Amino acid sequence: MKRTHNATDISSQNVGQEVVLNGWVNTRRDHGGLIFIDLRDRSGIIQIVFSPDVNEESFHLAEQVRGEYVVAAKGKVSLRPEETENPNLLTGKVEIYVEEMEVLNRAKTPPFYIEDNIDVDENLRLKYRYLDLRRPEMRKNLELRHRVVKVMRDYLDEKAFIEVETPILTRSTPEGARDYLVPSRVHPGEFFALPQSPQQYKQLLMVAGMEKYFQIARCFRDEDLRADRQPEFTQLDMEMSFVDEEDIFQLIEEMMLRIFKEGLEQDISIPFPRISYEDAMKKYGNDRPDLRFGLEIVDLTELLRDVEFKVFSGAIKSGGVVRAINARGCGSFARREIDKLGEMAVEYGAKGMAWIVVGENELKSPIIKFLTEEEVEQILNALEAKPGDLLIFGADSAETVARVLGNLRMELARRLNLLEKESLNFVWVLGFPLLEYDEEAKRYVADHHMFTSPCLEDIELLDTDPGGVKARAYDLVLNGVEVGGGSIRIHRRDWQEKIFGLLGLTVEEAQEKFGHMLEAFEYGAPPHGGIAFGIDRLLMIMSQRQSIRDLIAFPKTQSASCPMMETPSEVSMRQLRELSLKIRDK
RNA sequence: GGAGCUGUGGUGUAGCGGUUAACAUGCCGGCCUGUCACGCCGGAGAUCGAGGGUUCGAAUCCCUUCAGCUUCGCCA
Repeated sequence: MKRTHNATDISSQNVGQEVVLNGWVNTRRDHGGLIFIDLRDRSGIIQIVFSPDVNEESFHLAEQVRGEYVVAAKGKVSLRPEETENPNLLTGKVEIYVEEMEVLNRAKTPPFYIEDNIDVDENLRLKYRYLDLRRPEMRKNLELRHRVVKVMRDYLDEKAFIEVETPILTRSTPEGARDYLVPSRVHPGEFFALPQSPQQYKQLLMVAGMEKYFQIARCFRDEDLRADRQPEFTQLDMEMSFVDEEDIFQLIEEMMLRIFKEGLEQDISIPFPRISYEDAMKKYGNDRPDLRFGLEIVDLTELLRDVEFKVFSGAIKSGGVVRAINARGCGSFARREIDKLGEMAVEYGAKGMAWIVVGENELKSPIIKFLTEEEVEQILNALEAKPGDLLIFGADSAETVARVLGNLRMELARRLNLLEKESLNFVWVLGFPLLEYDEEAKRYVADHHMFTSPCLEDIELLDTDPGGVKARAYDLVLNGVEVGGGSIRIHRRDWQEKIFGLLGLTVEEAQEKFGHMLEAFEYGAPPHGGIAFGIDRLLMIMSQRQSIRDLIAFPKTQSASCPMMETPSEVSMRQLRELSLKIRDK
């Protein structure tokens, strides 16, 4: 019995028609003389009815059927009797009286309910992922993913982009994340690396004259996992020749508009606001600011430069800063809650956390006794403090204060319920530093990656103050999540060599590891730039999920394993021998 | 590598030094012709993640370990 309709294709339009449905038994309600089954297929649910008056044989078969049995059912579509319509079902006005049923396969009782909003150990869901994915919300996530990726392809196709696949077996490169390695059988002792991103290939495609490239690219990074980080994830990777930042912003904003319109039927407003890296760090303590709420960080360094209180003035004298957040309305926090915030501050690297509770007529604080009345007054003014507010201070290096207050700001937002899931707040972050000084390695490392072009006006600084050079890099941030990032690249050999030098690569090392890039730049490399989007993360926000695992059909657990396939796994001695590998004793 | 939370019938929880290990749901059997989380009656189902220790006695306290989740480091 082959299906003629999907469950939700059927409506009152089909009354009287004979149809065949294929699907799974969602639930069964046996009334003795009458049996109802909610039949589920990919489209949704419809009620089918078994009565001995209609067909004795299928009625008795329905008595045997259990949840998740796979069945085919043939019967006539009827309007439901009055008062028995179910407004919760798309097909709630109709039902099908089954004249013939076939059990296509039986099923064991599943280890968890096949329904939305279940509260089950995630390990179990992952072990039986094929059952987990039967749940409507998971199916919808994968459907959304399909739609969004299709919009991306359609949109970029319209814009004359060419989709090109690049190798999965590629070369290990220094810097960046830890590589996943694949041993070469043909070349004993040598390894491929799985790509962390198709960065070099896409630039070489620009040299090849593709002009506009994109790829739905799988990327691999062997680092510890998080709710929004998997060892393999998918990027929309793009690169264009003869463009500047504005071309890219415009292209992407229009694409996002389409993605949200066609993916969620939601209108977003473009262009997106922009913020400098510097402002983001100062006001939000973070290079991916969540602008869905205020609680901005206020700099008090100048104000407090000469105060007696050593925690403040001392931090400033040794080159640091003092900044504060006015947690509006948090003056009612119990001492314990404030102390908890202080503990968090310490976890994030602070030495402590000063605070002031602003009351109606008085201030409560362990620190005001170290400040003059006038200084306190100035602080309150700077923070626009009102009775009922809680003021939180950070005094340390600019970097530490930003990290501490940035994280406390997020924590306060969670406590005050300011993180509205439905609201969408895009922002471009611009003006990242090109290089960062790595204290441990005693050298500069690329903040974005080593092919990022410096801002032209900073070129001179490369020789005198490399740390002060800005990059032509940009991130797209959505609700505090970095969903995309890219840059205008270097396309000249001499500049690229200069950056390699600053990163501590010798001429020989640069030649050995990136000779192909340097050489390619000598054959008429066009100016180019691009961007890449974390598709999993974008979808996570679109579907209002807490983890990208819910948007990936078969994700890994936090320990980078798969309970269903039981990966990774050991391999045979023979395989190891072929690869010239030996497992070292632990 | 560090920190936190969790682990008890299939599932979700309760129990926190002496219980016949409780409840809900699911499962199995019976009854039921308008349910849609159907209802009613009955039943089965747990060596309390694993190992060790303390104790007359451990699901409960301690140590170790495993797994999951969150997070710091890490993630150009």
